[in-house]
Amino acid sequence: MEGNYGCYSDKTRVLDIKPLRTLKPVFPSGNQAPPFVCAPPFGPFPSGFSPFYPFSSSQVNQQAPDLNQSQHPPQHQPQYTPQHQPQNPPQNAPKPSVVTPLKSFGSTDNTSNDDVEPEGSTLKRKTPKKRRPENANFESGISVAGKENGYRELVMDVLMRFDALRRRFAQLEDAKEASSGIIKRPDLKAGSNCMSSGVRTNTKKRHGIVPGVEIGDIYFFRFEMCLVGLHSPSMAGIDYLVVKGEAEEEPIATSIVSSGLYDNNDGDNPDVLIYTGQGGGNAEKDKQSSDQKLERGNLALEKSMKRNSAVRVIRGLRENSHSVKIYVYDGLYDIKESWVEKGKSGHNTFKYKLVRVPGQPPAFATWTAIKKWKAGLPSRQGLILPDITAGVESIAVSLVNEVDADNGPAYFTYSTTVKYSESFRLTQPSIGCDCGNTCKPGNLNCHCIKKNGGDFPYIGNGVLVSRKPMIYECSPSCPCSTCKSKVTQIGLKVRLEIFKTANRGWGLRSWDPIRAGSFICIYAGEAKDKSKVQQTMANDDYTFDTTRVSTPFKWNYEPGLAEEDASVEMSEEPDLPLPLIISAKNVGNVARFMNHTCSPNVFWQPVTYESNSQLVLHVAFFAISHIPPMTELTYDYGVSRPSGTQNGNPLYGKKKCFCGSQYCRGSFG
DNA sequence: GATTACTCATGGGG
DNA sequence: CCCCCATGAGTAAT
Repeated sequence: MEGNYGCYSDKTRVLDIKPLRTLKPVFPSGNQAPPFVCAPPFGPFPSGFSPFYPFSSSQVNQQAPDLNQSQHPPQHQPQYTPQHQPQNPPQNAPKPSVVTPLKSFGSTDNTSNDDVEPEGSTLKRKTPKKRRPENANFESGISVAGKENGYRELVMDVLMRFDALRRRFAQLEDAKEASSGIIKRPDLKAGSNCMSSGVRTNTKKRHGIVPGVEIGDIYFFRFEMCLVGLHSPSMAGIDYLVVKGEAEEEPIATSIVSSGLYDNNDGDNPDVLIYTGQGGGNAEKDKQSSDQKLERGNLALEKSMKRNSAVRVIRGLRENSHSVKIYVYDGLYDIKESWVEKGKSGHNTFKYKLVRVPGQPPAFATWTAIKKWKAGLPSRQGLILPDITAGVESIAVSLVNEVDADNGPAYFTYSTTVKYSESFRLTQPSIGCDCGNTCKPGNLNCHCIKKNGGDFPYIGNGVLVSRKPMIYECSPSCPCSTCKSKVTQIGLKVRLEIFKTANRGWGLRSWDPIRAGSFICIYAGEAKDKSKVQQTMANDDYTFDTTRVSTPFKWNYEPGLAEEDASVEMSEEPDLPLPLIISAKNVGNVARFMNHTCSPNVFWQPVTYESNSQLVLHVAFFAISHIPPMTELTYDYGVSRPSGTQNGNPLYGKKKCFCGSQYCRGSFG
């Protein structure tokens, strides 16, 4: 386990972000070992492998292709053992030491200046940095090397910071009086904020794999892909790069975004995409006013096809006309054919047939499979029970085992609620609000909003804006029937399944994508005041204990706040009025199946509201980052506080951790 | 180096 | 419910 700790401290140096608390990894990144060996980047390829780097560009730093970047596909889970951690550091470790010869790697005090380039660096941009007054108060804390070449933790950090800003802008916008005619675009605001303050990575445009971006990753805004270097145009669908050809420079496509609405799939095959070229008015919407020309993106796709140069494909999906558009990074595709077609308006349109490079972990294919499961056509493989809640939840929760013969977890009673023991008494029930049928986010007279420090805790779509020591929701007894603050009181919103993991018993994951900040579930069970309970009964497998110590992490960001000013920010860490333990051994909900990892994608947040003149205290789970379908949901269980203090030293839990994360503490519970 | 062109996402209103 | 449209950002091209 020392290895892991050593690893951790190295990471902190590599990441080069000033406040240590921002270093928290937020995603169970690809720690699974690759099930196969990587093909060489150049030269002839054995069958079954595909040329990811069919031409040599200026990117001498490009890492060898790692097809197994993704952690999502259940197919790869059998590979998942803790032993892989030490065996595979190069696969999953942050890449800067490989990508760019960073002299400062390993030194301890390289956290002070992101403008100073490490000596010996091969980076080209050596211009002494100009002062940009408008940005003077911003410091992203991301090094020059990190901005040029990303790695998993940095990519996740950039995305987390973008979304934190976006949520905050949306919250501020919600609180304003609705002025008509003004289009609110918190995504653009947050995006330019990140751009100007250097919260971005992979700025060096590249072909092929983008370090730190994994196949299957999902995005809710174009800007997100822009900030992590997956697809840089803020609107255009084709991104390209100009490279030196034999005679002259020519454009090569790097990535495309398919709008999803107008591009045709080739029948049912998720590995094929027919893509429409750009230009000529609006070809996709049949509003074309002129012929498309073989230039820019269209030319780039043509040249890429000639060179057998694969492009990244991002598929835009909309589940139904009511839901938001989601972008799924589906890996690399080869351009197999191109032709010209007359659009409905009679003008010429370029069409490209793209076929997915084989051997990549499934991403979009997972979505199409889930769609079928939902329709019930072929039922879910390994399905044991279609709904383990027996209708208690409004959305079914299936029980699945594709791993072994185990046909279910031990018996328990499914309940969506928390049952409080007699000894549990929260005094002084506070009054609710007297708003009308809805609480307006900007209304500072609302009692419930006041309790949250004046901010409405959620934005319109129910996404949590910031972590807080405590969130106060409106009560069932408040008059605001349509109030948007009762997020954790209305049950599940995503389609979950309980599945058998390879080495951690049963786990929880979702068929639906989950946006960062979305409510997932509460921890249901039998709640007790820990101070009034025998020590012995506090720590079985199905106990939530609010006094356990988790690794602190930073999820909230304020626009324009320099890192130095971060100390004025309020603490994010939970603060409860009493130590609470919830036992889900006999009675519980889906939360009892959520496993621990040291790099979680879910956090818990105390929420309280009043009900029948009593305070209800809940442990509610929210997504840290966007979570693609079929990704296991995990949170940091923390470790029990030892009787003696261990100043500064890591605390050790009672159970050995198998999460396999680079940041694994080695134990938990 | 500064300005224009290009692209079409996004969300609100009709 | 669907369609239309104003606004807008980053980057390539000029």
